[in-house]
Amino acid sequence: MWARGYLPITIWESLEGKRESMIQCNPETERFKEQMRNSLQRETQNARAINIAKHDNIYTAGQAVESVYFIESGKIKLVMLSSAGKECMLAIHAAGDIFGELCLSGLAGRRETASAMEDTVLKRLPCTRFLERLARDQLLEGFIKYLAVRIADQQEVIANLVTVDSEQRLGKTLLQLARKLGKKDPRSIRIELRISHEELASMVGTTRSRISVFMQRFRNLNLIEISEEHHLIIKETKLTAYLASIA
Amino acid sequence: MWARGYLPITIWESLEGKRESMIQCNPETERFKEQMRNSLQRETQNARAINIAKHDNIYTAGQAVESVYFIESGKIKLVMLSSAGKECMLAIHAAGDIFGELCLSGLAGRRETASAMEDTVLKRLPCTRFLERLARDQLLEGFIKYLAVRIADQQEVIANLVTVDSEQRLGKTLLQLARKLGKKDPRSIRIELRISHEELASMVGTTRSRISVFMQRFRNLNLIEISEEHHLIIKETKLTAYLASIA
DNA sequence: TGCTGACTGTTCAATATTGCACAAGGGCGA
DNA sequence: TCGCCCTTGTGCAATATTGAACAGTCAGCA
Repeated sequence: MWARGYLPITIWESLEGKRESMIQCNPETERFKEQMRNSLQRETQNARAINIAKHDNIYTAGQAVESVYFIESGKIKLVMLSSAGKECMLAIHAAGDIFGELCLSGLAGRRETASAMEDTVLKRLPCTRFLERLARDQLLEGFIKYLAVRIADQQEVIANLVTVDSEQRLGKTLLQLARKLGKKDPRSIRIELRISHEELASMVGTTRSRISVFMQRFRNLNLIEISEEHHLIIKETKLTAYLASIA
Repeated sequence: MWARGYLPITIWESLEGKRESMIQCNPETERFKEQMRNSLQRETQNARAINIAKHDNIYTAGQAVESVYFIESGKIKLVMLSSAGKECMLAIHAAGDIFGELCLSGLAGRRETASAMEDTVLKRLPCTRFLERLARDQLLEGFIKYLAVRIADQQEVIANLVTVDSEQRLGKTLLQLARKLGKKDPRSIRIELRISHEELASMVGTTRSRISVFMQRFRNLNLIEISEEHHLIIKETKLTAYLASIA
């Protein structure tokens, strides 16, 4: 497909960083994501990069839908608001991910708000061009597989919200985040991005005070740790074992 | 694409029934689903139909994954089990729907169990053949759109589980079910399929006793009704207005 | 036709969760 | 550097949810 040399070196750096940081994932999906990254980089290499400052929004719920975004560097969170104003954090995306792909659904407007958790560099791509590019590069089937994995993951999240208690859900959420965002650490997996208890609460579906108590408990049980740099260390095997034991 | 006369009359009847029963839906998605139905019927017209008796399983969690199923008639529910044995009902599928499509994800085994809520007739299609057929009929992009809608819907379910209380969730679930399964009724929308409170509880994420109380409340407020044939009548506008009022 | 098992409506005590409150602590910008 | 604001840890009373019980209904089946 595309030789490595074709891509701007800055991009390759971030992708290398991304690959190194992947702890555990469906290898087939990872392969597709890499192909997709290459394909999109080809498509957007002449496009202007978009710089988003920490805390700024990329789009908000209700806005008209037109584009898919590709993250060159930074972290983006997707948040949905209930009519009463309560927040639900759906996902955190990092360098090499795409988001906003639900514009492909043909639905009228964005349902969620995307905002930057740190300074972020994006490329934007109208969704028709996105699809054309995938089609040209023979990636439609790979993209279908990618979406199917997304649906399976969401199904699991739904089942967890319905069937298990909040301590268990917090544990599983931490494991997910570790696998998605974490880097290898001598102590297990390290998450450098700071995620507040409030944000965790809005992913797990409970209150901040409750998250605070559980995190404290996990820390006492030595399932997680806060490094001096304030990075969150998740001890994957221990935490997994603990969750199984209280199930 | 395919002229109407090509398809076996029995299938056309069920599809007509299906179309008549669609109360509200994304028209584009419906168009794609119809194209997909035609395409799959062509692919499976020589395949043996599979008869499933009420309450029997089509597949169970953990089984190896190979096929997509297409429903010719009947109703199928997808249920996920927690490690503690608690159930979560993910979806109910009816004539003209496909399910089991997560085998496209390439993941190892089924995550959920599919079982028949009434006697059901299915066609089975290995997932590679399914994809080949979609590709041949130029439906890959349509299928991507279909999956994107699914993801958007699941996102909404997740956000509801996280941000709103169980009465509200029950109301929204009833509306969803009505739109998916309901038929027009002078009183609004009629659901003929009997869904137990236990099943509703496992969709909404609460207990049976609670569902019972809320259903009673909805009935007293005249937002729903049970016909003499024991069909559930959902008064869409009234229920929607009520949910907005307690939000 | 009558039995039987599954479903519904309802109650209630035990338990879990929420939504405050307040006191530190730490990071970031002026 | 200082101060402010966001974040965290913790406690607690008010509230919501669970889970089990039990009686009454209903549908399907022998």
